[in-house]
Amino acid sequence: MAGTEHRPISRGRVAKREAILEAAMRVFAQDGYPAAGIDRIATLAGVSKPTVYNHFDDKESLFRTVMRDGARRSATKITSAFDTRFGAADDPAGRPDIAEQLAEVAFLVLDCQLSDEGWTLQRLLYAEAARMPDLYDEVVGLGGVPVRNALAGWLARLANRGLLEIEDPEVAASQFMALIAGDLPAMSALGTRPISRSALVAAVDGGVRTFLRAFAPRRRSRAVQVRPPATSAGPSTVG
Amino acid sequence: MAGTEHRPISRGRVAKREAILEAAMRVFAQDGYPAAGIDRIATLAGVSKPTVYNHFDDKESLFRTVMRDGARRSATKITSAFDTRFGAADDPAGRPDIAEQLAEVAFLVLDCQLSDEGWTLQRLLYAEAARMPDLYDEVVGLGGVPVRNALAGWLARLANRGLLEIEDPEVAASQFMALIAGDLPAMSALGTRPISRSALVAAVDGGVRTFLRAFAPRRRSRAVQVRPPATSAGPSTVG
DNA sequence: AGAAAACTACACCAGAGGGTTTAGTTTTCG
DNA sequence: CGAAAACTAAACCCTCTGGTGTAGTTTTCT
Repeated sequence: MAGTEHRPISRGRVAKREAILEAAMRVFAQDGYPAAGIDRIATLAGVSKPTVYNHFDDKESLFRTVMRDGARRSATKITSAFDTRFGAADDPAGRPDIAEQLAEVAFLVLDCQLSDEGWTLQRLLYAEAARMPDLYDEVVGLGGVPVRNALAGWLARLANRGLLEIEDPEVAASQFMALIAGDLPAMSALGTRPISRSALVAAVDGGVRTFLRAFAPRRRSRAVQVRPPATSAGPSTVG
Repeated sequence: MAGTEHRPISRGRVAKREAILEAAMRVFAQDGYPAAGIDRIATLAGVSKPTVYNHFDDKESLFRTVMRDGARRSATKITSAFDTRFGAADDPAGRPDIAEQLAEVAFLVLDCQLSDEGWTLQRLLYAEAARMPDLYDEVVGLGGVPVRNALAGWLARLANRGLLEIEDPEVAASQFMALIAGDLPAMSALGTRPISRSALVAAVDGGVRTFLRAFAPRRRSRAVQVRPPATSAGPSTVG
């Protein structure tokens, strides 16, 4: 019925496929899955409608591919950035301040999660989760799980160095993400309106502060000051 | 253009209106706003299609009413339960254990937020937020804000009694809700599959524990043990 | 009782959207 | 070059759906 590649030989025209996928992402983002029209997708992609059906079995297959690709792209984007900055070779003890590192990680995660594509994926996933439960599982497995695992591993290393007091790194990772996200979804109206950089900084600051109050070693807790890393360019929803 | 009551005199037939709204909620929940059909809503409500249009201007007006009513109902349900249990007349210092109180509040909030109606509202809101930003604001103002305010007020009272160390009750309330919700949305696939009661208890337990580690007074922190209150009947997604 | 309002069943319209077909053109590759 | 594959434009089919009109029936209020 539906293999990932239903055309046995797909030579040459990869560019069209990419164009279709990108246009589909945009139209789905704007109109939602049910209201999105193949005609509009085809037009936006600069392609005729039958060509769309030449690349994808049907509308749902196209949608699933868009979601899968997006989740994969988001996850690799964030995990790779995470690895180059806080990879296993990195020694957390050599860093100046834990709060600063946590804040940097927070901005790393949020810059991806709060990007246009991240929001779009979340909204579409929410909208269709009830009708496509398997797609939900797939996207979470591709997008959410790897990120949390990377974060949990890093937190565990911090804990091993005695820089944090963490019992269950998985739980701590979830809670860290929950804390730094906080009210941002509500404030940005699920990504449909821009959020000020200062609000973002405040959210991260508050989340990191609370996280440290909970997980810092019990001795003296020094004051926490957070500032956004200059390296991370803000996504378009974060002006 | 569109008043809340476009029929100047609406006598008598309130039952039909209720039936339509309830049927609409169900059909919207199942099919999503764009794919839902007025015909199906009318049939499910035991009403003819023109009657639907006699009560509501158009499909979007019906949808907005459904969302507004749902948000209001959810909010009053939770705030009233909260007030009767932890109202301003209540003296938090007279209670046995703060962890237990926090857990009780957590179950109160989650039982509402994770109910079928709560999930439905969230999914529909997510799905249409991009197309109806004003509806988003309205629903958040009706549903989310009052709950957070009630929670923040209660936390502030706890802090005044010296039972918690909280700088900003609003932030603490947000973080509390974020912590106790945690992975539950992902685990229940946004409410589309049941969640075990033990998982719910574990989530609340972890959230409350971390919250207390962050906000309990700095002196000795006694061990935290959480158990669900027997009074709160689990919603259907929480078996 | 009687009038007004609400409701019902049913037919109807117009538009849109998924998906296919046809016939002809361009690209690719051996 | 020449054939296979991919692409295009356009028309087409079919179903669904939002929304309306008509004509007759029930409810409700005075």
